[in-house]
Amino acid sequence: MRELYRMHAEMCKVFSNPTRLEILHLLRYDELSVTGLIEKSKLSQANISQHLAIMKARGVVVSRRDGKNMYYRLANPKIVRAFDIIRDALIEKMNKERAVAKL
Amino acid sequence: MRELYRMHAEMCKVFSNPTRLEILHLLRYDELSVTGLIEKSKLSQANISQHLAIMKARGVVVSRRDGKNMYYRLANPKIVRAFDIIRDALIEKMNKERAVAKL
DNA sequence: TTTAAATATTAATATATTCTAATATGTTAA
DNA sequence: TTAACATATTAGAATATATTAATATTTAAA
Repeated sequence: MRELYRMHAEMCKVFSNPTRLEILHLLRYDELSVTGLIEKSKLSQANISQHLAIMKARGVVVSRRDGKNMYYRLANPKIVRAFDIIRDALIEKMNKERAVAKL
Repeated sequence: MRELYRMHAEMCKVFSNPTRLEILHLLRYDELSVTGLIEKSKLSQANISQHLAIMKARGVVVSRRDGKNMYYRLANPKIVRAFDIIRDALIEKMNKERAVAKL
């Protein structure tokens, strides 16, 4: 049981970094090559590669090679749903805080 | 935009620690006092208090005092949904890995 | 078969997180 | 108003993470 929480936490660590969230968002609808990610994000090549390696090791993305390029995509569409739910909760929280601030 | 990813990541950090996941799971159906959490988890009082403080600061749990006790509960039911989706993705991944191992 | 392009890895530094132990604060009852 | 119970906070050591710069690897084309 505690082992499951450990693994669950390991998986969630992937989502606990803004750079990785940005990459995941870019992969939301379709696969992209590393070059594509560099272009769309303006992050450094090394940094993107490192984050992709982390996400691949955790099984959150998968890759395929096509010639010189490596294409990455989400391993499981549920990732998008979790992403959206947490973002919704965040936005609800901000709206609530804004409403309180107005009192 | 990048600010939103930063806040989203901050919120996800809450879920990236096994102790906090355990606490969240205990709060899944109902509020609990710190003492209740200590009894059900066997974690140290200081550690639970610290994690509760982190989760409260991030708006993931809310608290109310009743006499000497502080009761904590989830701030938003969506948290449970996100928790479950990620756990499902994790279990699917493990099943897939097990299937591959059997080949 | 060398070169260039695409991607991955390594090393090093800076920063963040976690836990434990000790101590402080707040609340009620004697 | 003091004792005791419940919870919170602080400090410090150990570990983990993120970023940048430099270098290595892989692939395809010249």
